[in-house]
Amino acid sequence: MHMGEIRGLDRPGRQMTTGEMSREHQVSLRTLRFYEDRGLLHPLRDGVSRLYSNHDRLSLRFILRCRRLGFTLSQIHDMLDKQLFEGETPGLDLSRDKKVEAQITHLERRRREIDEALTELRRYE
Amino acid sequence: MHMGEIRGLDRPGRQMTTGEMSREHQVSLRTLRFYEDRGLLHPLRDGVSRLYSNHDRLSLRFILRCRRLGFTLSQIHDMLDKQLFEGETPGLDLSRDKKVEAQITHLERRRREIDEALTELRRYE
DNA sequence: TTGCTCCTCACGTCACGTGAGGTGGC
DNA sequence: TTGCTCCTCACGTCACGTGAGGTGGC
Repeated sequence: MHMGEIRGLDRPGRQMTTGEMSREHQVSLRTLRFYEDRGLLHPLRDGVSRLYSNHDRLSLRFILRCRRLGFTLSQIHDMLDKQLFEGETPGLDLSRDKKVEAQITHLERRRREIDEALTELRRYE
Repeated sequence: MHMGEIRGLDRPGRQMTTGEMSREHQVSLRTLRFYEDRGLLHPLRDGVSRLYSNHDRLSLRFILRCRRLGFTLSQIHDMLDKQLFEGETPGLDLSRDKKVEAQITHLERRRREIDEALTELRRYE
C-alpha cells in the first residue's frame, strides 16, 4: 500500500489532494484555498493537508460553471447552501433558482454597455 | 465680492470646488480624490481645499468617457500623459491611440463570453 | 448652536496573485 | 542535499465605498 492508493491517484472517485484538484480543474491552489475560506468548499484534513472528496469535486465544477455565468461567489455560496439544505447533489438545480432571471437581465445590460462602447470605439479607428 | 464669484459659481469656465465637480459630472468626492491620487487629475489648492480648472474639467470628461469604453485608469493615465506631452487639450486624440484596436478586441471577447453565458442561462429558464 | 462643505486617514469590498518562510517524504 | 508538494501568513491589485474624526464660514 503506497501513497498513490492512499491519495486516490489510481482510484478515480476517491480523495484528491490540492495539487490534483488544481490540475484537473485548471484552477490555482490559491483559488481552492480561497473558496474554502469563503465556505464554498469543505475538504477534509490529512494532518495539515487537504483532501477533497467526490462531493467537493462536484461542488467545484458547479462553482466554475456558475463563475462562467457571471455569478458572484456570494451568490454561488447561497445556491450551494440551498442545494445542501434540499439534500441535493451540487450542480443540478440551476433551473429552479430565482437568480437565473436576474442574472440574464444583468448580463443583457452589460452586453448593451459593451455594444455601445464598441460602436464608439469603431468610430475612432 | 462674495464666495460665489471667487469660487466661480457664476462664472462658468473658472475654478470649481470638489462639490461642484462632483455634482456636475455625477462622480463621488472619493472618486475625484482617487483620480488625483492616481495622477489623473491635478487640482490647485486654496489652502487645504481643491480647486479644479477648466483643463481639469476636460480631463475628467475624457476620463469618464474612456471609463465607459472600458479602459483601465492606468491606460487612461498613459493617454493623458501622451496628450500632455504632445501639447494637446485632453480628449481629442483617441483616434490616434494604439490602445483603441486592442480594446475593441478585448471587448469583442468579453461580448462573446457574455453571449455564451446568456445562451446557457436561457436554457435554465 | 446648527448646518453645510471641505479635509485626511484608513479599513472594507471583490476575487484572487504573489512572494516569504517553513514542513514532509523520497 | 536536491526536488517536489504541501502549508500558513500577509501584502498587493483594481476602483472605489464608507465611516471616523476634525475644520471653516455662515
